[in-house]
Amino acid sequence: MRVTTVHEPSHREALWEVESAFERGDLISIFGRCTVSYSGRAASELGTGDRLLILKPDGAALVHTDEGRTPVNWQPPGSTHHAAVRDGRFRVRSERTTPAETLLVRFERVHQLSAMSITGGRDLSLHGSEEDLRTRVLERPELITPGFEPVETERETSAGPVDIFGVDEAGDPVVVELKRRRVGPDAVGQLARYVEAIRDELGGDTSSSAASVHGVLVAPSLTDRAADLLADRGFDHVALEPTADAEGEFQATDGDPDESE
Amino acid sequence: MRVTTVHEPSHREALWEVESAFERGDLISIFGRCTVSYSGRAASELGTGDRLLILKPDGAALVHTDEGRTPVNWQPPGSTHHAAVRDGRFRVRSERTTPAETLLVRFERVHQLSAMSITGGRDLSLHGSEEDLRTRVLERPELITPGFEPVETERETSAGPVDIFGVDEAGDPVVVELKRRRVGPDAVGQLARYVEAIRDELGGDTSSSAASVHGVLVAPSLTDRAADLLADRGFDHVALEPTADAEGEFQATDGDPDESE
DNA sequence: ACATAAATGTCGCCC
DNA sequence: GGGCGACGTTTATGT
Repeated sequence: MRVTTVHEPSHREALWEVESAFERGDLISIFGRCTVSYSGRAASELGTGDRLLILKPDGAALVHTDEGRTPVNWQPPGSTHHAAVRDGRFRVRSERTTPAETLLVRFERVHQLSAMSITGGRDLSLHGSEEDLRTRVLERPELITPGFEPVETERETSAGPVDIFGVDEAGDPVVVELKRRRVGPDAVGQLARYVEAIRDELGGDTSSSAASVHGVLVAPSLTDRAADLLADRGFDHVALEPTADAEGEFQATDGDPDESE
Repeated sequence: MRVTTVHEPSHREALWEVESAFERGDLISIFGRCTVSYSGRAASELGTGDRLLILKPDGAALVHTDEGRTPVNWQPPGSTHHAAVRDGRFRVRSERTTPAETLLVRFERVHQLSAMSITGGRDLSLHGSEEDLRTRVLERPELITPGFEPVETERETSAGPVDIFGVDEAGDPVVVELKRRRVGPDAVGQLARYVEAIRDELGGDTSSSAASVHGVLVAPSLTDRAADLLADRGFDHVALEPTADAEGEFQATDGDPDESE
């Protein structure tokens, strides 16, 4: 671990520090007065103001203002950063290809520049995702419908992969779409596409076998419109949270985020 | 503008600096060795490692590692930050409600802590969005179909709002869905939902009037599967970029991101 | 590289 | 505050 910081550096000093940091593979943080130009999938301009620019060794670049979770401008990992002094300004340019995109940050003044060596410690363990919901359903298939038997996960169709494909008590095909959170009309549309594809695949022109394909949307809850659309299509909703304890919400073990500060 | 920075502060010093910065409404940057716990819509744990924590005066919190555009953990704007020293560690807790979420960052060591006053300079001008595409279509409706006449934008249906609703040469209703970039099956599903809703609305049970409702997907390009689905539904594709110059790609004016560094 | 869908998505708009 | 869809979405995964 190492931190190098300079305050109000000249542009030349800033350039030297940044290039050294590039070579070391450091994460760089630059706070200063700048303009930002972006051109690529879209194009944008940002007038003069104080911002925080973060340059990561993996090629990511983030321009943050004092507001928002989302950077006002950015470049994804895999980009290449270059720094230069030109027209009396300290510049950082970040470029990538496929798609061709360029981010240009022009500092008229650098208030602070820091370079830090960070590596590793990226292994996040996350719970409550759609995968947890799938696991839950596969462990207790009867939650979907009595006698439900999963046959395949991520089953390919002409309209995309079905989360869980199986058969019910009567032997009818069942298409299950999983969502970790409350859903709107889009999720019903997604399920409809899959059911349609399976019907085409199995039924051909036999309408009876087409009708036998069931659609089930598994989600904690639905919006009104989603419920209407689901009913129109003749599909079912099964109310399930990704984790069993999602309603419990009581834990006070030491080391927990819920303990007092 | 003002920057306050401390290196390797004691936990007490860090606490004092952070609380002062909270009061001033500064943006705070903390680089140190920490663990991170998150609990809310999902839950996560992150073991010990060096990370960069950014606390914004609007309540946003970002935990960044050396990789990725996306923070490894975060809290959206509107959260409230608290700092404390406890169990020999400097802690920052960020909480919010609806949904109830907590982020807890526990530093065993703070390498550097900076507080900066940033305000304003957030007015980004962006070009090439879906709105530009809509403007383009409304200015030249014949791009959709000969004689196409827009009637309403954001027209409400039971399945959601239609981007552009209009009539063609023959007086048939036309549902137009706009996408600023290459699209997949989901966009076809979206268009299908809208067309279905309009057909229900206008046609009722008269199949002839239902069939007269046309669906048009406006996008630069389609994936194969999207094209298949579109053909199945009998909808049309109109190839359009959000901006007319999107294919030109030649500009070398000074001040442009495309100029040399 | 492209396609497909999840995400603690976030963000903005409108009800 | 919830519903709805866009986003320079990003990210992961499969082909």
